[in-house]
Amino acid sequence: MADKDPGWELYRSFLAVMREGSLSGAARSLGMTQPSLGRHIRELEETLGVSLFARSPQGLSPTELAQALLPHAQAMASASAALRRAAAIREDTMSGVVRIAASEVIGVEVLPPMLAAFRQRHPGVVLELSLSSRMENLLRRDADIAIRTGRPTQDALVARRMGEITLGMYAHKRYLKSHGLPKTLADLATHALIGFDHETPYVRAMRPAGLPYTRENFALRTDNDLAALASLRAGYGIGFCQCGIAQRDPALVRLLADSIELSMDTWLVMHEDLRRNALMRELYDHLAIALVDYAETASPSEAPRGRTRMLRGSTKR
Amino acid sequence: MADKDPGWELYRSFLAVMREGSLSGAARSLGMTQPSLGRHIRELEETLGVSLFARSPQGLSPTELAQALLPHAQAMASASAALRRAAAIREDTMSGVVRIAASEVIGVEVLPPMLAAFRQRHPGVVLELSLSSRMENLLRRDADIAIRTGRPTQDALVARRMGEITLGMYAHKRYLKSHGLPKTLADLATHALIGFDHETPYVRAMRPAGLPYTRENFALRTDNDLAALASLRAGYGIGFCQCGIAQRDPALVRLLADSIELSMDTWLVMHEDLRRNALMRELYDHLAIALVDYAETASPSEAPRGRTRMLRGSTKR
DNA sequence: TGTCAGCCATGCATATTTGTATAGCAGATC
DNA sequence: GATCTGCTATACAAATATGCATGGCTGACA
Repeated sequence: MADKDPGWELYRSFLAVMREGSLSGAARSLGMTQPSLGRHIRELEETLGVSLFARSPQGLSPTELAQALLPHAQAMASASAALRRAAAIREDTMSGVVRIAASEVIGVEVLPPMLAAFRQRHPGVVLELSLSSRMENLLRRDADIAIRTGRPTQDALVARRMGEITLGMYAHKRYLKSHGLPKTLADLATHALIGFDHETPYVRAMRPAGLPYTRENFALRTDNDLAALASLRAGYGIGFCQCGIAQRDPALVRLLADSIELSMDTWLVMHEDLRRNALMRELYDHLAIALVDYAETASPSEAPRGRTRMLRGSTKR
Repeated sequence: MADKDPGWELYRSFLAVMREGSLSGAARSLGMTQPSLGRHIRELEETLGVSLFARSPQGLSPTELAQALLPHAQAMASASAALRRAAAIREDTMSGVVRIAASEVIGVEVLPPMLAAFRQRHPGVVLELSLSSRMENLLRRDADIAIRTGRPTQDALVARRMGEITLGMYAHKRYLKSHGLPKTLADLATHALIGFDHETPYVRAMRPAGLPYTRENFALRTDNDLAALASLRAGYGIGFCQCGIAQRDPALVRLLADSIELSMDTWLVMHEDLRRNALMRELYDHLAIALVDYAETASPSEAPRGRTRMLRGSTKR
């Protein structure tokens, strides 16, 4: 019933306990001791007037309410981390830490050379890569700069369009040699397709209609895009791949280019209040140039004319 | 250079000093003492390795960097407040605190009866109204439920469309009696127009083109929508008003209804993770019903047919 | 110019928080 | 079933942060 603001430290302790699952673990993680953490949690429960954990000799198990409070505590942690990054940036020497969010494929296959070039120019900079299949929460400040697919509509964001990154169906020469070349869409059903495991909203938006490209037809199911790409390269079967990536490997063959093509509307995004920051701006511009270039490489300019596009993936909704 | 995480309490102290402008003021505001605050700030500066304030006998004046860090600290505060609200909600007794963000006009003219009805049904609930002309930051959790204009495109939000709230030009009978009735668009230029002071992006998007409705023509300039509305009611001159509000006052006369009409695409929004919350859901549904009803009232159904719409205000960009 | 009201900085006694050490409890292992 | 390992809870001493009192500074005002 006490209406006082709980010390913000308590939130950090709460977060650690949620993460580690026990007071002892949280204490280790924070460099504190278990009794301190225990007192923190108890104090937090008392000031909020709620029960957050069920104590047991196996650790603390969070209540339903604690689960509901978790995202808020995480938001605080994100903001705290963002503040520290912002404080660490030295514009005069162009050094500091910048956190970039992108998809795993982009982060692994596309970004590294761009980042290397930037780092070459600015040796004082430290980059953090936050790769995840689902969109990173730029609004929550989990990252400073993000590569998103789909036009961002949030205010307070500065966004620039990188162009359309196109996806096509590919297979390794080796696979095609032993399994033959699919000539029609219907042929695909008899091939070893590589595809998703769970049908996320993202997949649903991107998936071309009218194709035999459904979960039941897959010969390899995974939600890990990198594993899918690696399997494609290993000759496991047929799957989607960003054209810009596939083109770098002469052993990968584009299939049914006339009838199958997806494209992702790709944007580079950062917070408006980072715009005045010289280091940020430089990195932003650098990435913008490089990514636009990449998107153009991956565009269907070199492909045969008159192709029908099956679906323009616009990510969401 | 110390790479340790500053205690989160320090951020709170930082925020208070930024807000109050002095250690002493911050100490008063937090119920602490000035030396403590002083130590906090010093420790924060040391762990971050930066200078945040210039000390002076008149108080502390923030450095440029401190200004840059401010939004992050505010984000932490917002998240902290949201966490406390979430913790305060008791679903069994349907009590708790819910924070609603809306425009000033909606908050003053439209919401109160809706909120009163809800409160009647759930006496345990406490509502917070956060009214501002610019959009409240729902993403930063400054509010739990928001009424926004323009389709929200952020993921992790549950949004429902309330319809189009239409705006028309109105004047008080008294004004028209002494100044006459404008019959054409051009007539407006000779009248006492009530309009904005600064041309914000919002205004820019909403402003009908081809009208003599520009800053130079205004006889009363204000960015305060409520003051504009009050002046309209007081018979100062001609201005825009939500039709749903104007209709309640028989002394307000719609002008040039055939040729002037704006509409705001209005949405009710809340966070996805509040969806499971019974109290939240109930309030959300209650507001949805009431607002849809209001938007319909304010819609041009009762107006003459064949009117041309000048602009469909879509808020941003 | 003297006085007052605001502010920050510092020294010191006190309160609070932390860590250490220990006890107790549940489950896995031999 | 004895033992070992993980966990939490409690008592007490050490470390730390806090408040109080004070001094020094600047600007406003009579």
